[in-house]
Amino acid sequence: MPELPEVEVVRLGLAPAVTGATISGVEVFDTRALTRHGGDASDFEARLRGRRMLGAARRGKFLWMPLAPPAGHAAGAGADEALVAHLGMSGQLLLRAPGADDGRHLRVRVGLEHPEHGELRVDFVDQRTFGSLAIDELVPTSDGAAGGYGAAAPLVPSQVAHISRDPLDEAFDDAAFAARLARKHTAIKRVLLDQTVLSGVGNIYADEALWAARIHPETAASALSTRAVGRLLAQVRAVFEKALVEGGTSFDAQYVNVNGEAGYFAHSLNAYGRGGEPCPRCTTVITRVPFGGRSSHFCPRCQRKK
DNA sequence: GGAATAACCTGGATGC
DNA sequence: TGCATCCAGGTTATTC
Repeated sequence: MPELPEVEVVRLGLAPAVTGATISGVEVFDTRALTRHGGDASDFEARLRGRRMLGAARRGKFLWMPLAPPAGHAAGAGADEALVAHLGMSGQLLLRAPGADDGRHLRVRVGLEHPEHGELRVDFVDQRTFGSLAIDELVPTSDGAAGGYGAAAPLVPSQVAHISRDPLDEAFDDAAFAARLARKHTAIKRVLLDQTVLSGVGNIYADEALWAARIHPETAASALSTRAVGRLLAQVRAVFEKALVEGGTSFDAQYVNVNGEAGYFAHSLNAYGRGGEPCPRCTTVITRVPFGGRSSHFCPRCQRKK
């Protein structure tokens, strides 16, 4: 499932291929992939064709490619729009050669002409159709810092503006995060999944970070000490960084990088998906409990509820 | 305004 | 073998 590390792996793969590339063609095969786009498929195709991509940026699980203004606009003007992508649960952005097989679940195809790499294809493939692409205007960031990872300008797509920065972002404010936690009386896991508080964390990394920080997922956020909040943030960052090194977490081929390769972090999971197995730290059986229509995995001994 | 829940969606796994 | 049901989960709209 694409969470921050998986999206960052995709961004790192896309950046060299899309930066400086001109969009030569767009084909929408399934309009459900445009649920976040303000117009219809023909609008999407017409507004993209001929535009030049200026890079690849990310905040949390959102990815965007800033677009140079269309021909006819003032030369040298900066990007004011971006192609925004969210992978949802099963979305993939795949770099393919022009004649490559489409495979299954191809929703949108974007043809590129790159000055160095020549003709390329970016395919948006999505089995469960929770992911989407959209063209969105760029708006100034509220704190004046760069929009996100890989973004040079203090701009962010309007539909991403309400998302908090992620903990790997240099502009992430630890003190502000702790202050927000102190005002939240709901379960800490629910807060970790709230992208307006902290972005990039999904069910897998929430369970892993809480296990590493020895915090019970149902502990009220406001009940955490300053020390515990610091420990949790450190573990979120550590888990993200380790997953990045290992190429992300792949389950049943739902996540692959731009070249279609799976990540290896699933082998390093300590709690998520290990219900009924011994805790790697104390050998107590990992518990799996329903959590808001999903599952939480934790060690009842290492992560005691206070 | 904060918190909780339902809905969206597809395909693999499981049970009968 | 075939069918029905369950499960996975990110985001958003709705409800309380």
